[in-house]
Amino acid sequence: MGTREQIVDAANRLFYQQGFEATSFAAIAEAVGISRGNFYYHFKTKDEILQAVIEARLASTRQMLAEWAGDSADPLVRVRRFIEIVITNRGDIERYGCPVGTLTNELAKLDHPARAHAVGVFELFRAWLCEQFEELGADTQADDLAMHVLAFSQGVATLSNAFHDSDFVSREAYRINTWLTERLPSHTAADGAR
Amino acid sequence: MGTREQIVDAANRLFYQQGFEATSFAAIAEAVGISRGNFYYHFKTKDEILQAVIEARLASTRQMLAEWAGDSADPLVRVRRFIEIVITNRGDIERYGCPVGTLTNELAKLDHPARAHAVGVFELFRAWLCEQFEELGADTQADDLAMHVLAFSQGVATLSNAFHDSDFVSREAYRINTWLTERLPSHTAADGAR
DNA sequence: GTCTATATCGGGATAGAC
DNA sequence: GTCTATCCCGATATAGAC
Repeated sequence: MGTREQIVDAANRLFYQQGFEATSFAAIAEAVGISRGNFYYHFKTKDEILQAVIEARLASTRQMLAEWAGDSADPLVRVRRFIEIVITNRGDIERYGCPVGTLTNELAKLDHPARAHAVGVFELFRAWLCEQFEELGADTQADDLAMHVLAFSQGVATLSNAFHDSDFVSREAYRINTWLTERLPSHTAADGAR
Repeated sequence: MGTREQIVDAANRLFYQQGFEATSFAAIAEAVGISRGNFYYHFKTKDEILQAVIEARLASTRQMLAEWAGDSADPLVRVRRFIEIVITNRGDIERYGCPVGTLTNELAKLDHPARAHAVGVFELFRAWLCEQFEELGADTQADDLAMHVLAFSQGVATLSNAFHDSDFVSREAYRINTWLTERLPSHTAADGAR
């Protein structure tokens, strides 16, 4: 892996764990194992590296969503796959929150020009979920349902981060899986919440 | 209003709008109209003023919840009063997010000792909502329902902040009000979602 | 209680040698 | 491409006059 990629990788992680503003160039350089001076050969400003981090997140999200689409032919299973994230990543979420929601909010408070770019990750999830609901036959309200599932993930992430309560996460995941089943009665009970 | 109170008031607002770390002493001093030097007569460190801000938020939250409790004898109406916040404060939420969720997450990322103190505001809402659900007869799962309503508020706040979509907020508020009615069928349809 | 002046530190950013 | 050395600025924090 080239130095530039290592920098983006370390910055990605540190921006998530410490926040964008709280992460210094020195911390990133140290994490990669290069000098601060070398840093500036790859990135001129802090905004440049933020942009690179956001692009990396957009790319990895696109890839993940494409993989999920390939994992199952059933859109309902795919939506459940999304819901699963809050369980799979509960450790990181308890410590740092959702990487998407926390970054977009920080950039909103900073009135940072890259805010809209960061919201793009949300837009990928939203559009992907919307497609799943459209395939499930919820044509007019597909986007509404997509936003509801997204809201679930953000509510769970914020409270899980505040209260450090894994059981709460499980209960909410179970609840929305049930909601999903009731909402789409065209599917059999075998697809129900687990 | 004394100088100290003015400082806490300005810091409270700026911490919300810009974030804790991004807010400098100079900005607070300027907002109040005093010099930076005078500032240190009232607060020795930034952590001291953070503590004062959190205490102010705890106090104002307690007062607000007490007022809500006095507004109606029906616990269901009181819960709906909580849900209304996301509508009433939608302008600020779109710009800055939820003051409670965004601060607790920022302090989590900073690994700041005051994090637990800030979570106290969430605990006030949680306990208050829990009481309402207990009065509604949901004894064993009252806290679960309280957390679900809290999660609603955080999910809506984060996405409203990202997408700047007021209609989404209204739809989600309507949705959880409906959920509330269906969840507690002991009440008449006249209490239903509006 | 409030001010000006100043110390000290860490951050982003640059210059230039290797 | 990577390094050391350095500049500049803004931030926290202190000292001391009024």
